[in-house]
Amino acid sequence: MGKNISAQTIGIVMLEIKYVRQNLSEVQKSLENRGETADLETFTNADGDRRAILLEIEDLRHRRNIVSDEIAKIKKQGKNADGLVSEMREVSAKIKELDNSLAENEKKVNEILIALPNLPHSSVPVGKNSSDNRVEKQVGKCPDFDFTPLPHWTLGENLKILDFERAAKITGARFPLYMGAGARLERALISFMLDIHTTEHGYKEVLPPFIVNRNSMTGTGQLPKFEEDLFKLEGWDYFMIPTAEVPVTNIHRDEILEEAMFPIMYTAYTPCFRSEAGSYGKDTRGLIRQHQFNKVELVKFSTPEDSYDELEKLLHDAETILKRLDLAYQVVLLCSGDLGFSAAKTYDIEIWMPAQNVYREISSCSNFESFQARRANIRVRRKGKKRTELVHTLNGSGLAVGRTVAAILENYQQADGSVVIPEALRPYMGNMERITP
RNA sequence: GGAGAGAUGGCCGAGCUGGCUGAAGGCGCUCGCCUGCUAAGCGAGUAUGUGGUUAAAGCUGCAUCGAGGGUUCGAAUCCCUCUCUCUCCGCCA
Repeated sequence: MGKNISAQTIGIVMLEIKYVRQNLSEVQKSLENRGETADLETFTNADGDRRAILLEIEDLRHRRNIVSDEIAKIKKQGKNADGLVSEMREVSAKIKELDNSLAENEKKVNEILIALPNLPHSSVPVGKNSSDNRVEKQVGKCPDFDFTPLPHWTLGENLKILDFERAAKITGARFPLYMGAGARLERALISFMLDIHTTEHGYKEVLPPFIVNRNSMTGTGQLPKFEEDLFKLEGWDYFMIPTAEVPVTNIHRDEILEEAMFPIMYTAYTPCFRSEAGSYGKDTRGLIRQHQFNKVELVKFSTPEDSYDELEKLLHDAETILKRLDLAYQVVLLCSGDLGFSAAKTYDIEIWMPAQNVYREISSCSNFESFQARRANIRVRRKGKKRTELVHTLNGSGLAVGRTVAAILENYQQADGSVVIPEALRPYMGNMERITP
């Protein structure tokens, strides 16, 4: 039957091909706002050729289908159909030939489409980089110290709860080793976050695989563009997850969901693995930028009309954790140039880190609209409607656990070098009130 | 790791000596009828993607029976490769 056509293969793209075709200049402009470029001219040409060829192929196939039936009938009557057979032999050869050039054009089209980032939502400010992000609000009070606050890595080492030296021996740079109360603190935070999201916010807890296949990575947009950011298993086409977003969003890959199920809300704790390619020399100390870190993730599947409401709720759910821990933070709306590849709109939550005197990202909450759903083929069937629709997917950290530990250490440190445990967390720490050397 | 079996529509399950089979049958579901209520019964409909046409319903082309490739005028059916599932043995947390 020759090549599998376009429908399926072309379907695996981020932006809808039809939309790109019909809104070239708008797509172009969105790309510029993101600081991206794409060869849309090549796209237009290849796409045009592709469609023309496809039309011809379908025509030929139509004819072959009909004639093949005739041949069957003729043969059934015991008559000779050699003429038609040899004619169809040629038709089939022609189809095969066209299939090849179709595949070529398809490949070109696909390569361009799959590398196109999502279009920013209209509420996203246009800007070049993180300096153009908009601070939406600041919450909580940054602590005043009557001494010079220490960075968390110094605190952690002094308290013997973080041991970067031995971690480097065991593995290498950028891996964490928590000891004693530090390990307990990490585990307490995971439980604390999961409990709040499941019992108060209505998320269903899932524990997914930490290693996924190529299709899953492509579905959420990590592949094919960002393979160098991932750890890949040697000898396997498997990857360590950089975030729970990947396995959890892919739970419903290639599924048609019922409208009544929405919104679907999952929360998952997983470790996350990132190669951090290109970040040499950045955040070399402490828990901020590790190859392995823990995160509690929030993932939502929404109907298109509700997804932006769901984004606000998601942001709220992530903020709740920081409020309970009584940590100061700000919410930042990312500008077009700082937006991630798959996202249409993103809020970052940034936590106050007193030792460095800066806010650091601790959560990133995004609406991907139909970008991931198109790649991962996740749809909804409306009540009474025949056609299916792509869902919208969202996710956000709720929260990055290692960075939360870092924030607690720095914000709750005392003059004597001890660290007070936030009250909300004490039940999870065996009622421990303070970590002392 | 060794030996075997399998992968079909929302589900179960035929077809697999190649040709009106996009796919029997059953279940489920939807709509209609009927019944005083419930249950049962009767009738019709019920995959996905993509293109054409239409105001729309609809009609219609092409593709899809795990994935990819091959043979053939024609493949769910034959051949090859891969993936996954199941059973038995081995090994192991």
